[in-house]
Amino acid sequence: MVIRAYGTFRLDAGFPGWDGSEHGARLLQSELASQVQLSDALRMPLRTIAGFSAADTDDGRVRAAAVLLDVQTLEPLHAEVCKFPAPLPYVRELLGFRALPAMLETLSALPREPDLAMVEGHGIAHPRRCGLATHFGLASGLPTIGVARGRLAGAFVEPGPLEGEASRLRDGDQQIGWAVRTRSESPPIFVSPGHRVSLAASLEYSLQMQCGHRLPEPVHLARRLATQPDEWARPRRRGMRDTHSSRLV
DNA sequence: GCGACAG
DNA sequence: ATCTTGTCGC
Repeated sequence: MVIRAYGTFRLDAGFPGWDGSEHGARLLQSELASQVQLSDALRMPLRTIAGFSAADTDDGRVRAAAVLLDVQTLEPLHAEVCKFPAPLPYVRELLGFRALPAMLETLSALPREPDLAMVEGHGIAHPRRCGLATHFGLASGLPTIGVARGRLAGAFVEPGPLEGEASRLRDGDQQIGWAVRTRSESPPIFVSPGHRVSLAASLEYSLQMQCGHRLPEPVHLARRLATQPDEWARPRRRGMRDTHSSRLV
């Protein structure tokens, strides 16, 4: 696959500049965070968006899923699932190192690059501003938004009770994302820029992709595919091309 | 006992 | 990530 940023990152070579240790991972995150772009680099009009999610497999690897959707209709156009060995056990704040390789495999397997990527996990709403979605954005070069179900960094006041209400997620005097009420009866989700997307746009696109679930539709579908690949195999949506990757599964 | 917990 | 009971609403 084409790696446009992240130095000379290659899947077969691992993370450049990482010695494999947890401490080294934290150092690299701080370095990567300085490369994040918080201005919008979206090609308008937006035609496609892809959701990405990762889960553990029973054999200790990581299973990632990607779902490509039409931005206008939110209909899924294509889906991919890949498995990849985990470079690290799960460590809080270091999820990017564990899940990124599998996720990049699903991206490279898509028939075309999406105009925007939405990753389940935090973007800059991370202690060192380098969550999974930021790793993904820097590695792929794609405009990327992070969407997470739980808070990792920052503080927020509870957003209003109605769908679409949001409040700032802030760390000290800096805003690092949003707490967003996507369903009136559910706790808020946490949205932040991954790379090449502004704070404002990250919120706007998350709300635009809402489809009745707590998570925006691209991430909702990717999560379902990553955590319950068997369920997905059963028919549920028309117009869906079943194109599971077999190369690495 | 209670809060916190990215995937 | 995953396991777990019961409940409510469409």
